[in-house]
Amino acid sequence: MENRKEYIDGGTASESLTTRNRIIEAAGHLFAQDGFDRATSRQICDLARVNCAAVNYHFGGKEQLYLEVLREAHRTLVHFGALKNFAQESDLSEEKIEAFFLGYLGSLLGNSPDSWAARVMLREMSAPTPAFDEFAQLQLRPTAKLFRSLASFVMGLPVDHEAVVRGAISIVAQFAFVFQNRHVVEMVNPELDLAGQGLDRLAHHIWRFTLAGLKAVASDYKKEPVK
Amino acid sequence: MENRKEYIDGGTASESLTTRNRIIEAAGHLFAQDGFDRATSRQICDLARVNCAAVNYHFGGKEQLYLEVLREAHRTLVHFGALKNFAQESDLSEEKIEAFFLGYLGSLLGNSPDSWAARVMLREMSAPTPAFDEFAQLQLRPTAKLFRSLASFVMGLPVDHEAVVRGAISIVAQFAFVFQNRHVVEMVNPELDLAGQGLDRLAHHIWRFTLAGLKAVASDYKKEPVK
Amino acid sequence: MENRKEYIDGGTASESLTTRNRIIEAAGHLFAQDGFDRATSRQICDLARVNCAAVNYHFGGKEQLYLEVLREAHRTLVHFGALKNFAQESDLSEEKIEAFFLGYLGSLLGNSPDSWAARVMLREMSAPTPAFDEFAQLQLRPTAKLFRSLASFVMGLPVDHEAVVRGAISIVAQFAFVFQNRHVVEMVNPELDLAGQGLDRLAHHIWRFTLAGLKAVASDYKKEPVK
Amino acid sequence: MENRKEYIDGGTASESLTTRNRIIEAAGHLFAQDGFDRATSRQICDLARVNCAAVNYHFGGKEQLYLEVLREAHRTLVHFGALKNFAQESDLSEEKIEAFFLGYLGSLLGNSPDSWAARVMLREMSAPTPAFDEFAQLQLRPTAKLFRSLASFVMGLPVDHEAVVRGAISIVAQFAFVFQNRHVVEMVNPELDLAGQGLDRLAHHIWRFTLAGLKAVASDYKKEPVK
DNA sequence: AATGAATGAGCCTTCATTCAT
DNA sequence: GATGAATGAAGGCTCATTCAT
Repeated sequence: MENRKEYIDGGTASESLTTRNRIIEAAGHLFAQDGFDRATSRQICDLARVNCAAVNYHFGGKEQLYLEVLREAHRTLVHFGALKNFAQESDLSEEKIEAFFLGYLGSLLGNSPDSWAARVMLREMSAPTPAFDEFAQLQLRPTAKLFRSLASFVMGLPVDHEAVVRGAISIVAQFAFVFQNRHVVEMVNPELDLAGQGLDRLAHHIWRFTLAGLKAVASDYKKEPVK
Repeated sequence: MENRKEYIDGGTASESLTTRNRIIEAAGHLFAQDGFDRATSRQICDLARVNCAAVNYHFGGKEQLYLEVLREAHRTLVHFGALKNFAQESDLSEEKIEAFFLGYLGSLLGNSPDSWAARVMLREMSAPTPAFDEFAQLQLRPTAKLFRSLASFVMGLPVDHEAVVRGAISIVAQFAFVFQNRHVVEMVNPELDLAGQGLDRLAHHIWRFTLAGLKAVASDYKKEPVK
Repeated sequence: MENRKEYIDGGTASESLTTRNRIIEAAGHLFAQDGFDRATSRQICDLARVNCAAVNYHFGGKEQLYLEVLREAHRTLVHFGALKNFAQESDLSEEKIEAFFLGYLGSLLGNSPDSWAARVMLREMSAPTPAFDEFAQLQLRPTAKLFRSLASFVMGLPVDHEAVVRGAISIVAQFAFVFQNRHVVEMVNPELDLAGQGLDRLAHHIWRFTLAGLKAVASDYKKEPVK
Repeated sequence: MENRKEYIDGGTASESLTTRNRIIEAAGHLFAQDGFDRATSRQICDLARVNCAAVNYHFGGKEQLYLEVLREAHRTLVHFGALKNFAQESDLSEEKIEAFFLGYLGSLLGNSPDSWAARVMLREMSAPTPAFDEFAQLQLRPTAKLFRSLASFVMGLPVDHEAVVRGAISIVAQFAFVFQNRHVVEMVNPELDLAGQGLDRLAHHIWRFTLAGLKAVASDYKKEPVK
């Protein structure tokens, strides 16, 4: 319609990535905001300034588009999250863990203007659509592995130890909870100030709480390795 | 609308329920399974063996039925959960807390055949529908209050202390995480055996982890009461 | 519900005419206002403060209720209209005709607070429902007969003369038009002031216009009785 | 929405019409026959041999379709009625008026197979739907204006004279009455033969009646111009 | 005589998808 | 490669009516 050509990213060129990407961007925004069911194909296409048949032409259907959005969200979160930098660290320390907690919490709660990636993920995790299985392979296992190795380091136990598995859950839980239920958390605890300085304090709290907790649990297994 | 005759059917059960109640039961089941959008009025009425106009007759529409389901879920959770019994305890102890944790986790993950109450709640919390606000007043605040007083007891700090607020979040987070993401947790950590004996072990872990964590955090504030 | 017993009209007593009549009254009001299709049974019963099954109990259905309303409207219009008084006159004169025109127009356009009778009639005439045929026998023929005899008097021709038939139509037309299209007439000709003194002037106009018209037509048939 | 391609199908007719037009045609037919409420979307689409979603696609809903039907009816009536030709006449005469009356009555009562335009209009006039206001601006005022100028010519009084306003009403009334209540008129006066030669005779009658009536009224105002 | 509960038919609309271009 | 037109399936809801009391 208008003369709007965006930059052909990289050098792949020639295929009209533009339309395809515009659709993904619009879909991500709306899926994050309204969920898979409530976001309609037409809304998405209107927002993307594309004909409403395009979603079928390019993706083969609404469901496949959703899957593509999930993949894109995964890429965004992995490439730009604190997770990646930390995963490449070779030698851990309690200080580094504290820094990571701060960065991680920030990336989860940070107010990036259009970070639909995170919001789409959270919807998928607690209310799985049929696309869930593929997504799980992609996103969840790597994250779980990282937190297990973190717990393993603090506890001084092997990564596949049952106590480490539970420890990892206790860690993830604290981040996931505020991430998934941010709306509720802020409503019930307005003094927390997650949007401002409260974020740092909460990260520090989680760090202190977690380290002490992990060590206490670990000590039980070292005295008398029950299982 | 609220005060209808309603025979308490001693043990005959399952068929002699009021139409109204049969609808709520069916709706709870399907809303929990498929979400508000995917669960159709007709499915609900078919399952309840009721004419499809009944939902409008008794509730005035799908949305109001949903709200009633939410209220019913609240009642179920409050009346029969471990929460209530615990809230009435007057003198706490670490042993009682452990027992409570076990009971609470059990009530959240317990495999009661049709415990749609919990599943409906979780959907509402992470993907709020317009009915959210009323629900928040009803369900969330009392729960939050209980966990705060628990943290306050362990930490030896006043309930409105900022550290206690964060401590309560760390506790709730661990329960909420496995509750909200049970599907994911079991998929990534199959060795956990949440359906069997792993449940007790996880409750014990959370208890040990939490107590140590809370005390560690509290000690910082007692040495040098930063705030 | 409350203790509302209305006067048992006349002396028939004992049968609960009250309920039945309340329904007819409410139905008349709503049928006049919204038409047969848009006025719902429940609206009617709500307005009559009666259970919604009563309309079927007393009348056997919405359609039969409508017919009853039509009959009631007929009775009202015949008994209390200027029509009746005039029909009983034995000797006509131009002055009496003018008086009748004034009275008739007044009864059609008069702002009686709840004169749903007339409004129901007009709806039926220009948009007949299946109940039309019975209504026609009841209401239309007597009215037509009266206007024919009036035209016959002015024209000096027999009542079944073809010219008289057409003359009667020209008379009725002028009353029916402002009656049926009052809304439109007032919108297009606001200077007419039908609600106030304009009514008398219009009646006088119709009288003058009609008499001259009838006489002119009649003269043609007297000079050369074409048919 | 308005400027669509639209082959003027020379004489092929009836099948090669646009979907949009087929819908309007079918809707006009059914709205005329059954009214807005009784005519269902599905009936319309079945008659138009179109999918039942098309009415929403093309018009946005049943109500907007109705409005479009009203507009189309207006166009039909204005373009092809005797009204238009007459309105363009510059010099009037009694003979021309008689010819016009004949043509006008014919266009109102003429038995063109699918002249739903007129029937839709009459329904709207005596039982206005919410679409009435727009319709009034479009259709009514021009017609009223024409009849006023006609009355003005015969009476020899200015168009905005109060007597002329009433005179115009008397004229319109006679056409509108037989038009709006054709069913009733034919039932009560079967000898009229509106479908055959009676039509010409009625037109002649109206002409004779009207001219005499107008002149008589006018003479009153010329002798003593009361107002 | 009269009612509250429940029903079944049908209506308007929405939505993802497909087809011809 | 991309689109406007059109479709079919289904969804929520309304309404007159019936049934048991």
